Amino acid sequence: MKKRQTVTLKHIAEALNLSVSTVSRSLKNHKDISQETINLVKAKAKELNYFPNIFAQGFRNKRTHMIGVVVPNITHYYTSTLLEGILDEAEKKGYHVIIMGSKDSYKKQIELLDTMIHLGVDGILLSLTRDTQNINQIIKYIEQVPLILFDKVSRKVPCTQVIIDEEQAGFNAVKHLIEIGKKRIAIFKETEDSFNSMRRYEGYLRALKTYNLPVDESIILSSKNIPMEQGRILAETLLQNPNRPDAVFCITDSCAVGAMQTFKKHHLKVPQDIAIVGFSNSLISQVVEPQITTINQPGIKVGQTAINYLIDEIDHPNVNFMDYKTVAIKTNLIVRNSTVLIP
Amino acid sequence: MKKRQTVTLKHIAEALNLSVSTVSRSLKNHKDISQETINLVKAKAKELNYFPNIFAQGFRNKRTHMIGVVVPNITHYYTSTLLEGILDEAEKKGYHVIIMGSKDSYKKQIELLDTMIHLGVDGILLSLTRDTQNINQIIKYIEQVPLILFDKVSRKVPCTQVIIDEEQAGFNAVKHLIEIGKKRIAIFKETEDSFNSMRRYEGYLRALKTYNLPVDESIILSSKNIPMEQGRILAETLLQNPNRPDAVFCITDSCAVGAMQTFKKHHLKVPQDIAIVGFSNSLISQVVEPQITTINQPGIKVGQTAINYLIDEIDHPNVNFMDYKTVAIKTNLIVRNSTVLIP
DNA sequence: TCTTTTTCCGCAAACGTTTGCGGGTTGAAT
DNA sequence: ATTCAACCCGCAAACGTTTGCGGAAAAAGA
Repeated sequence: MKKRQTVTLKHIAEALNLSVSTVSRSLKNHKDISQETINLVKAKAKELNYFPNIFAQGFRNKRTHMIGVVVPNITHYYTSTLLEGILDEAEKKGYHVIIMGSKDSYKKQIELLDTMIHLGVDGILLSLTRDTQNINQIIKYIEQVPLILFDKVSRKVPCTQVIIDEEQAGFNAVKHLIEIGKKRIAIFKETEDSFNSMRRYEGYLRALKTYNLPVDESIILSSKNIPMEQGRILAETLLQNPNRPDAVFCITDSCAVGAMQTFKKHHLKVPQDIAIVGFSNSLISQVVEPQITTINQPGIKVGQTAINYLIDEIDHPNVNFMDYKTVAIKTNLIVRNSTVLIP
Repeated sequence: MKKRQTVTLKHIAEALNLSVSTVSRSLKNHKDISQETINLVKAKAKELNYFPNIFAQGFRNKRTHMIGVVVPNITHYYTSTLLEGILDEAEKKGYHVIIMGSKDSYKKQIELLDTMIHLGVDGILLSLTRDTQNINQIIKYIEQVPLILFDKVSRKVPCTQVIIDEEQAGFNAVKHLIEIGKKRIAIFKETEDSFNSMRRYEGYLRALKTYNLPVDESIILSSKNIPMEQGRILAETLLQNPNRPDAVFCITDSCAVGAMQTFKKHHLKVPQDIAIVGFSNSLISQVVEPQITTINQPGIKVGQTAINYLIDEIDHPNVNFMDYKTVAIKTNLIVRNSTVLIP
C-alpha cells in the first residue's frame, strides 16, 4: 500500500504562482477573483486531479456533508427499499450516508444517535424503535441537529415526518374487500404501541363506518408483533369464532401468509370462503398460492422524500421549531388471487 | 436548532490548569504523564462529556475510522444480512461504515470507489459488479488503501477475499439429491461471467463424478441471470427433454420457485416426480408449497469475517502485497419437502 | 496631475488535535 | 554539594481549508 495521493490547494497555488487563498476562492467562484484566474485555477485543479480534503473542510466549516440514518432493522425488505431511496438521492445531492441499526432497542438507539452527533453528521434520518417511550430524549437531539422521522414515527415528536398514508391504505384494503361482496371482515393487527398498525386500523374502522358495516370486537385480533407464525395462531383463534368472517385484513404480508396456510389446512377456500389482504407487497406475497392481494408501499419514494426534506432543513437552518409537517406518501392496492379469482 | 455542544481539549485544559498537550496525552495514556494527572483529566473529560472532534483527528492523523462498503445491490435479502454482519462488527471495533450501491454498473462502481478514497476511508469492502472485466482498475485501488473482496469476488484480483464455500455447497446439494435416490440431475445456472454460479457448478460436477453419474449437457441449462421468471422458462425447456430428469439443482431460490410453479402446472409431483434444491434459504423458500430444500448461507458471518480481515489489514499496513488469502465460510443444507416428504 | 473608486489578490489567523523537543523539578547517586 | 537520571509537563508547529482585512494596481473621475 502506497501513501495515497494528496494534492492540496498549496500545490495548485505553487504551480500557478498564486496564493492559497486565491486558489480557494477561485474554486468557489468568489466575486473578488477575475474570471481569467478562475479559469486558470480550475484547469490546473482538474489537471492535478485535485479533490478537497473532506476532513479539513469539515473541520474548518461545520458542514460534513454526511447524513446519519438510524433504523430498527436493516434486513427487513421494506427497510432496504427505503435505504435505496435514501442512498440514491443523497448521492445525487452530494451527501454521504452513514447507516446504523438499532436492533429495535431503545437504549441502543440513543447510543447511535449520540454517535451520530459526535461524528458530526449534518442531519439525521430516524426510524423509531417500537419501544420508544421517552420522547424527551429524542427531542434533545432535535435541538442539536436537523432530524426528521420516517417510516416508524411518533406524532408526539415535534419534527417533520415522512410516512406512507397508512390510514388511507387500510381504508382502501377494506374497501376492496367490501366491494367484492364481503360482509364480515376481520383484522389481524399489532398492539397499540405500533404507530403504523394503529393507523391502518383506523383506516379499517373508517371503511366499516363508511359502508355501514358493524364493528365486531370479537374479530379484531391483536398481538405484540406479527410474524408468520403469529398469523397462523390468530387464524386458529379466528376459526373458533362461531360466526366465521368471510375476509381478513392482515397488517403484514407475513401474517397474511401464515393465516392463509392455516385456512388451507382447515380446507377453507381462498378467496371464496375467506378472502385475505396483506400489506407491503413483499416478495412472499407473490410466490404463495394463491398470490396475495396487498398494499404496495413505495419505499424508495419515502426514502427520497425523507432525505430531501432533511437536506432542505440543513440548507435553511432558520426554520422555526414549530414549522414542521407530516408528509404522507400514497400507496396503491395490488389485487391478486387471494381476493378475486383471476384466470 | 442551537449550535451543538463542542467541548474541546482546551476546555479541559483550562478547567484543570493544564496544557492542551498534557490533556491530549493523558487521554491516550501516554507514559510521560503521571497516573494522577491521567485520572484527573479523564474524570474531567467525562464530567464535561468530552468527545474528540473526529474531523480534527482525521485531519491530523490520517485515520478516519471509517470503512467504505460498495455492493451491487442493497435491496437483495442476502446482501442485507451481509451488511448486518458488517455493521455490527464495525461498531464493536469502533469503526463507522459508509455504504454505497453500484447498481451493478461497472462505471458506477469505479465512481464510488473514487468517492470512498476521497472521503478518506481507512479501508474498503467491495462486492464486485457482474460486469467487472477490467481488473487493473481495481488493482489501482488496492495500492492506495486496504481493500478486500467479499461475496461477489474474482480470483484475478490479488487481495484477501471472503466468500461462502460455493463449491462445497453445490456438492452437498447434489450429493443430497443422489442420496435420496435421484439418478438424473439437472442444473439451472448462470452463464460464465458469474463467479458464484461457476463455483456451484463445479460442485455439481464433482458430485456427479464422485458418485459415478454421467454428465449430460442437455440438462445443464444456463441463462444470463436467474430471476423467478427465468426459472419458469428453463423448466419449460427442461420438460421438452425426451428423457426427463428426476431432480434439478437451482442456483437460486427464486429460480427454484419459478421452476416448481411450472412443474406443478404440468401436474408433476414434487418431490416424487422431480425434486428441487434451491440456494440461499431466502424467505420465499419457506413459504411456497412444498417448502424448498436449500443451502443456507450465513451472510452475517461472511460480513463479520470480511470486516475483521479488513480491520486487521488496516492495523498492520506492513503486510506484503502477496500475503492475501481466500476465506471460505461453510454453508449448510436445509432439507425440506421439495426433496423429501416430511409428514 | 492628483485623488477616488474599483478590481484583484495576498497575509495571517483560526478550527481541534497530535507530537517532537526542550525545560523544569524531583530524588538518588557520586 | 554537585551531577545525573528519571519523571512530568508545556511550547509550538503542523495538518488543509476558509475568510476578514488590508493593500497594490488599474481604471475612472476631478
